[in-house]
Amino acid sequence: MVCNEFENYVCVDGVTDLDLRQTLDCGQSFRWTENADGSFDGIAFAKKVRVKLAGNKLYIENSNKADFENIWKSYFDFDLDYGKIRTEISKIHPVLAEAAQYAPGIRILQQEPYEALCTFIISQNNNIKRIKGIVQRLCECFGEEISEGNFAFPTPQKMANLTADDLAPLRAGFRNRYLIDAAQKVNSGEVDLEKCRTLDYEQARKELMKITGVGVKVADCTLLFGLHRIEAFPVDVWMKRAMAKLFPTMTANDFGEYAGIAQQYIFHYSRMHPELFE
DNA sequence: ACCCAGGAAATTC
DNA sequence: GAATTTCATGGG
Repeated sequence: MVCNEFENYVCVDGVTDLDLRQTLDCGQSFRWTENADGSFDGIAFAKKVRVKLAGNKLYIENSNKADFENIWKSYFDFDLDYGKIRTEISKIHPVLAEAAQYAPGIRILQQEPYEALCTFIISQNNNIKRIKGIVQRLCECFGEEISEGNFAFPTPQKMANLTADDLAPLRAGFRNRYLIDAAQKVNSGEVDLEKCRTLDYEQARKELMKITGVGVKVADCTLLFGLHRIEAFPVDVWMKRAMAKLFPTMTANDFGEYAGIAQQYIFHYSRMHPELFE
């Protein structure tokens, strides 16, 4: 993989196993929007970029080589060989092999841990379209304006000083107090997100579940999409249906060390084939 | 009006 | 303790 820097963008050559829509619009991140030409605009780590894929070249506009090395290389999880992993996990079950084949361009993003925590608190009993709206308003109201009309995800320090009523403009309903509790516990250090990268998995779960509004599923999503614990296997309503219908004899433990990647293949495959569950 | 949405807390049995 | 209800909000 080679990254060449130009005036206001970089070109990353040698990119494989990446489809922007499959990766950025598959319900793991809520801050990317697709443009008419297939490029995506998004903000992560307080940087606004436009990404565009052409063959094996990924163009990142409004960026530079340093940001690629420090942010985007890991954000897109380029250190993992997804082709190899797909081959490996396809041996587990023929239906998983089909799901993986269906969207081989899915990658697990390495998002900001606190953002992943908050967005999946917001996700509970909610739909992806409305989640995006709430997240957008959260950033506009309380995030730093990094450029004209573009806002970073708010910090826990900032949110820890708010009340649930301050979040009323988000229209997040009962989730407001959960967000405040998350901000306060992360800000005070009572919950240590970084420690969850290396803790025993069950302990990491428990650490996150100290937060009111964080149960097993939100903890698993935070661990998978924010802390790169790719053994995580979040089970939401879609995954419950998929497991019952497609993998009736299996449990999360049967999907191995890359269970999180398998989960994303299955989640996406199920959402694209709702007729399977009628 | 009714049901559901990348669930979890609160209540009831 | 396990099963059920409630929690805001918006779209179909």
